[in-house]
Order: sequence, then structure tokens, then C-alpha cells
Amino acid sequence: MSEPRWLTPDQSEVWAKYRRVRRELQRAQDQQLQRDSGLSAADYALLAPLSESPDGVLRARELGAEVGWERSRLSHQISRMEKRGLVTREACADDARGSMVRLTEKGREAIEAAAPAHAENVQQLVFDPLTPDEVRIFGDVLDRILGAVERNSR
Amino acid sequence: MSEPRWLTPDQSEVWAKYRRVRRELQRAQDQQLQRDSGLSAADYALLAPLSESPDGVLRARELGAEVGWERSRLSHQISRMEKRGLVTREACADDARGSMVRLTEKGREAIEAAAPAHAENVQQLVFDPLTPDEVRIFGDVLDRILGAVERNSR
DNA sequence: ACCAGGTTGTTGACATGTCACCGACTTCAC
DNA sequence: GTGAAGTCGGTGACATGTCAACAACCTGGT
Repeated sequence: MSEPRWLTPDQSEVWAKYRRVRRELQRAQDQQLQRDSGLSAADYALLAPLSESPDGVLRARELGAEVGWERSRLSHQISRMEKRGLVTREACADDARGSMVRLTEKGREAIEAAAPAHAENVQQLVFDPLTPDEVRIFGDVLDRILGAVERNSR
Repeated sequence: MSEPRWLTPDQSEVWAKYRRVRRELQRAQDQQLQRDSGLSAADYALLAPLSESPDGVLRARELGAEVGWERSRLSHQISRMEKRGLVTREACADDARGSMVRLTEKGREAIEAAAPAHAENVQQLVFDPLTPDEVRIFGDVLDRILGAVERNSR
């Protein structure tokens, strides 16, 4: 093996800043959601695609693909949300292995109550501090990194 | 209350991309670390500042400040790493409330074995796909967001 | 029809993170 | 000095995430 490619000081700084934003932004959003609506970020992540689908029903597989979660994590989270009355499980007509997840009335009320404050929070923390040019380049940067990560995992 | 400030389609796309990068990049790094060195990302996060400090010792408070963790999370993680022989706890001479965390020989070997591959991974996934200009602007963007988050939590 | 191999969702064990609280100690105003 | 208030680290209960294994089912070639 050749000499390791250590990070330069500039790179280290950017990398540390990225990890800090990841941590602090996540924390800020968890707290805002919990405080204003009693929902966790995980709850919100599942409720959002459900509320946008016709009849508030999605096959578990589709829901998992929407949020990019593994099946196990999804199943556990659905169980917890089912216990709190936010969603229900139903059999899948097409495929007897499958399972459908349905938004309850309570679940719909919860997401609709939470959405405006959540959107305002994202605006304030992410988009208000950026110029339109920066938003565009930020999107490009994310695309490039995502491409590298996907190439990496294949 | 006035009309909620919903995200525009462009904003939604950038925001979804950010969450995806957060998730996939984290997953890629967890797996690389675990596979190549048997360390978790949490292990690495604590071992790195410890290995850079003189004698491999830091007061728990300092270590917590370095990584930006709460005291409870830090304490639990140190307990787990102590059990695996990566660090030890010692009394703090200056302040009887305090507790010092010391890297063991095994801990130092682990971080030194893990560091080169981890650096290479960050280079490949984050910096290789970006131009120097993009890296600079990415840093600015992170600064702006961090500023907004900090203003928000005070 | 059959069955080998892939898919789907669930479960239990375990690792990790959060929260509320405590006990010991330090700091500071008086 | 002394007491109130703050700081520090740790703990237990619980929420969340990961992993390996499983049962049930679908799909394709034969």
C-alpha cells in the first residue's frame, strides 16, 4: 500500500463542519417536531409519504423505498406507530407476503398539524441563510457526493 | 398566523437530497469502519480526539465538547468502550467531580489501524467528486446553516 | 406440476441515543 | 465561612437502529 491520503487542514475543517451541521440540524429538528407536535423525526418521515399517497395507504415495500429504510427498521417503527394509533396494518391483496400501511384519522391530523411548523423550520434553518446561487451549488454538491456513495456501494 | 411558507419544488428536491446524503454517507462510513477495523462510528469519534491529545488522555468534559455530545451519551459510550478495553477511566486531580478518559494501548492500535482507510474513504466519497471551488462554497454553505441553527437554539 | 432461489415482512437480541434524575462536588455572593 | 445555585459525571428506563434468522410467499426454468 502507498502513503495514506490524509485530509488537508482545509478538508478537515470542511469535514468537521459537515458532521457538526449533521448533528446540530438533526437535533434542532427533532426538538422542534417533538415540542410542537409530539412526533419524532422518524414518525414524520413515515407520515409524510403516507399523507401524500391516495387514501393514505402504501405498501410497506413502497414506503420503505420512499424513505430509504431497511425492512427491519421500517417494521419496528410501524409497530411503534401502530401502538400509538397513528397507522394501521392491513393485508395486501396482490401479494400475500405484503403488508399495507394505512394512515389513521389521528395520524392524518398529526401530520397536518405538524407540517406548517416543520416547513417553516426548514426554511429558517436551511434556505433563509443561503442565496439562490448557493442553493443551486449546494444541490450540485449533494448530487456529486451521492453519486460517489452509490458508486462506492456497488 | 399567516400562510405557511411551504417548500418550493426546487427546495423540496434539495432538502430530500440532503437527507439522502446524510443517510447514505453515514451508512457507507459505518460499514467501512466496521468491516475494516471492527470499530463503530461512535468509537472512532471518541478515539480520534483522544489519540491527538498529549498522552492520550482527556477530561470527559473536554472530550464531550470536542465531539459535541451530551454527558449521558458520552458516559454510556465510554462504558461500552471500557468494557472492550479501548479506554480506561481515571479520577481527575483538579476537580473531584471530573473523570479522565485514557486511551489504552489496544485503543491506540485500533485507531491507528483504522485511520488511513477512513481518510481514504472520506476522500473518495466527499472530496474527490468536488472541485476546489465547490469545496469552498460547500464550506460557506455549512457555515451559514450552522449559524442559523445556533441562532435558533438561543 | 415442481422446486430452487429470490422477495417480503416480522421477530428477538443487542447496540446505540435520549431523557429525567441523582449524588458529589465547585463556585459565587454574601 | 456558609448556603444557594451551578457543574460534572453516572444511572436506569425507555426509544430507536442494526443484524441475523425465520416463515411465508412469489417467480422462473424445467
